Amino acid sequence: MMAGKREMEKEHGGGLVSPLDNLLGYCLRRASMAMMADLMSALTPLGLSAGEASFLILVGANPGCRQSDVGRMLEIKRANMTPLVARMKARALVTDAPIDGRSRSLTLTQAGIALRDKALARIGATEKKVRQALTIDENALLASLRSIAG
Amino acid sequence: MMAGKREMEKEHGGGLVSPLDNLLGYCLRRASMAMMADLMSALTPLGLSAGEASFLILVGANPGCRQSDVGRMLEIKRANMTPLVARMKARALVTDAPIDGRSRSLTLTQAGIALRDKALARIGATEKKVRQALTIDENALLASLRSIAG
DNA sequence: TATTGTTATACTCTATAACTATA
DNA sequence: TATAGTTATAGAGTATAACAATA
Repeated sequence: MMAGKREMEKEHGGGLVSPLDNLLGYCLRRASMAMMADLMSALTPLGLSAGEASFLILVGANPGCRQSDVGRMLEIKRANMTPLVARMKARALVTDAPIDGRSRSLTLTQAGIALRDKALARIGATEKKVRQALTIDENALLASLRSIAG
Repeated sequence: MMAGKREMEKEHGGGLVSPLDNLLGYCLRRASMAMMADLMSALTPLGLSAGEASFLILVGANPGCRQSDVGRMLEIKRANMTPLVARMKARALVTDAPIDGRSRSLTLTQAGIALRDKALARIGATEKKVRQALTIDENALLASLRSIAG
């Protein structure tokens, strides 16, 4: 009487008890993975991974930024930034220039800006669907997630 | 006047503008990664990865469950379940038995139950710290995350 | 002496395909 | 014909170490 029977529910295993559903870390990971899968579907037609899209968005908002700062912000190690930047340069989405003898600055090209805008539109559409299903305030959720991220 | 200056803030890059901080997918991923890193620190002393811990928790709550159901619930592919189960068996944390000619049932041993309990205690301690920093209701957050996970 | 960028390499997690056996 | 489990392998993402050049 008090709890509905939940007929026709999606089965993800033989009716197993799920203590994991009460664990914040587990639910965070599952939500993140589901969201990333949706984003990947949205971005694949543009030839972008989620990491590449975030790179374009960050560099696009900060023309002339340092490669090392981008890596720090995205938590991408220097050794992994090199091939990422190389891919973006090979597609003429970004240009780089020396700042001093060891640092390089990054700036989106016109093509990079155009592709970033397409990516942002697709990401926005993906997020819109999720937001509509939310039962709590989106900004409160974002604030909580940022506080967890530290 | 209205917004504090946020002096002494943590620098994660040369003062770059961060449009990513308003994207749900990005914040979800960052929060998930931070939480997983904390969990890993808590579980490594037990010789467990996050995936192994969730395996022990799920099997522990469902003695005699099918290996295939565990895989479906944890979204681990069959091909990847085999070595996981083998590791847990090699440590005598789980036993398996044939259900029929093709399915196998999984049950925690006493050692498996003991280790799961240690893992749950450490996970609980990790989550407690995060919950105390939350500005929204934890159950509301869990519900939102589950709805995003689908 | 610390930082930037690069190269090469290794490790983990996940994904795919092929195969056997069984329901 | 679909499912369960196994095996082998491939891929993406990330991590480490060593190096040269520069601040």
